[in-house]
Amino acid sequence: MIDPKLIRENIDLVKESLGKRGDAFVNLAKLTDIEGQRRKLIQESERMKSEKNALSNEIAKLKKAGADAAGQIEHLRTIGKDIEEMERRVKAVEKEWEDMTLVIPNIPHDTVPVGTGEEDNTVAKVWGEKPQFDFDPLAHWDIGEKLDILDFKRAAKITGSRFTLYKSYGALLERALINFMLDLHTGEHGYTEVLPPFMVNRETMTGTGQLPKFEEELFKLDGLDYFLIPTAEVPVTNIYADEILREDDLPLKYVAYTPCFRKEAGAHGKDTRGLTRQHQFNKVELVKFTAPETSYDELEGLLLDAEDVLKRLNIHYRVSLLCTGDLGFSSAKTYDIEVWLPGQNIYREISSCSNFENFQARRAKIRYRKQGGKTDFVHTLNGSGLAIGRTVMAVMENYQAKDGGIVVPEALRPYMRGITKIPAAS
RNA sequence: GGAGGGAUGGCUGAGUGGCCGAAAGCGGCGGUCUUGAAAACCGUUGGGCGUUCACGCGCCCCGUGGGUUCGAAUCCUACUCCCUCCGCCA
Repeated sequence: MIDPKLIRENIDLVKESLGKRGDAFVNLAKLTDIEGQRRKLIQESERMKSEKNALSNEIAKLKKAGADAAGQIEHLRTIGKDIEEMERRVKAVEKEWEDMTLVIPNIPHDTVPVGTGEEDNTVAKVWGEKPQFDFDPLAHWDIGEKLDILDFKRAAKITGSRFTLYKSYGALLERALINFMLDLHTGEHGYTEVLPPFMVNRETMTGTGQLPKFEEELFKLDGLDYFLIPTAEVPVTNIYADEILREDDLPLKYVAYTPCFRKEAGAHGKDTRGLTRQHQFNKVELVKFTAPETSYDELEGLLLDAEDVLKRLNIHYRVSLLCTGDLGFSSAKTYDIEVWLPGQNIYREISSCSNFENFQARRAKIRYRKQGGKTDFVHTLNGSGLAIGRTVMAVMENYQAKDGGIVVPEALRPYMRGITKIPAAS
C-alpha cells in the first residue's frame, strides 16, 4: 500500500507514477473524494464519542455519590443511537477507501527507467560470455527426453500440462541445485534458512500484494480460505507481520526453499515446452527486512548474492533493470537476472530482485523501533536465488556435450555424488 | 475425532460492570552514585488514528467478529489460535 498521506497531500505524484506504469488510474478524483469523506466522518464520530464519554463519566460519579442520573442516562441513550448510525457510515467509507487503495501499485523509484514494456528495460550488467559449441546445441527438453531425465508426457498424464516428472539424474540435479544454493546463501552470504508453510491464508497473501488484485493467478484450496504460495516471498515476508522489530536486528536476511504454484492464467500457449513455465516449480528465495536508509544498498547486495550462484556455476548471464511499464505491482525497483540458454538462443529470466520499500510492510504492518522510540515501517526486499527449474535448464543447455551427455559444473559435483558428467544415453 | 483449560502491554502476571490503557515484577531508557562497571536508589517506558506550526487535545485497541447495557478487559455468543488428556496417524 502506498502512503495514504500521498493521496491526500501529493495526488499529483501518485497520478504521475501510475502514468509511468501505463496503469492509468481513472478514479483518482473519487479516491481523493473518499479520503476527504473518510476524515470528515471520523472527526464527526469522534466528537460524538467524546461527548458520550464525558456524559458516561458524569453518570458514574453521580451513581457513586448515590444521586439520581435518570436524565443523563436518557440523554446517553439517544446519543448512543446516533453514534451507531455514524459508525455504520464510517465503516462503509473506510471499506471503500481500503478497496481502492489496496489495488494501487507501488511508486517506482527515481532510478527506474520510464518505459512501456520489456523493450524499454535497460541492461545493467553482463557477466561471462556465450559458450561456443562445435555442434548445434539442443534445447533442454530435447536433451531431457533423450537422456530420460525429464518426462513431460507422463507428468501430463499424472496431472496435466505444465508439470514435469524428473527422473534419475534429472531429479538429482534439481535436488543438488537446491542444496547448493541453500548452502551458499547460508554459509557464505549470511542468510538464515527457513522452511515455511506452502499454503497461506488470505491475509498473508494480501500482505505481500498478491491479493486482492491477482487472485486469478493463485491456486486456492477448495472449502478453505488458503492458497498455495506462488513464491516463498509470501510466507517469509509475512513472518514479521504485525510485529515491531528492533533496529539493531536489521537487516534480517532469510533464505527459503519452497515449491511455487502458479496458474499462469494469462500465458495460454506461451512457453509450453520444457521447464520454462510450470504450474509447480522449485525456487530458493532470498528475503530481507531492512531500515529504509539502507534498502537500496541491500538491493544491490541481494542482486550480487543471486548472481553469485550463476558465477559459481560459470554460466553467462545479463542483468536488466526493469522499466516502469514492466515493474511488478508491489515493487519500487526490480532487477532481473537473465541467463543465457544456448539451446533456445535466448536470455531467460532466472531471478527477479526487488525492493518493495515500505509497500508490503505497510500492508503487513511490519515495523521497527528507531532510536528514540518512534516506530516506522521497514523496507522489504526479495529475489530468487535462484529459480531451480530454470537453473536446471541453464545447466543442461550450457553444459551439454557433443555425445549427448551433460558435464556437471564443478561447484555442483559435491552435491551429485562426485560425478563429473551425466552420461549420454546408451 | 472426543473431553477439558486458556488467550491482558517487549516478557511474567493481577484485574468479574463505572477515571482500567489497565496493578506489580522483569526487561528497556534516562539520572544519582562510581575512575569505569555492577549493585542500590529516583524517574521514565504500549500501539494506531484524527487534529495542531508546535505544546497539546481527542478517539480506538485487553485474540477476532457480533450482542447485552446509559456504561464492557470484565456478562452473552460465534469464530480463530494455544495448552492438557483420550483416540487416530506420517
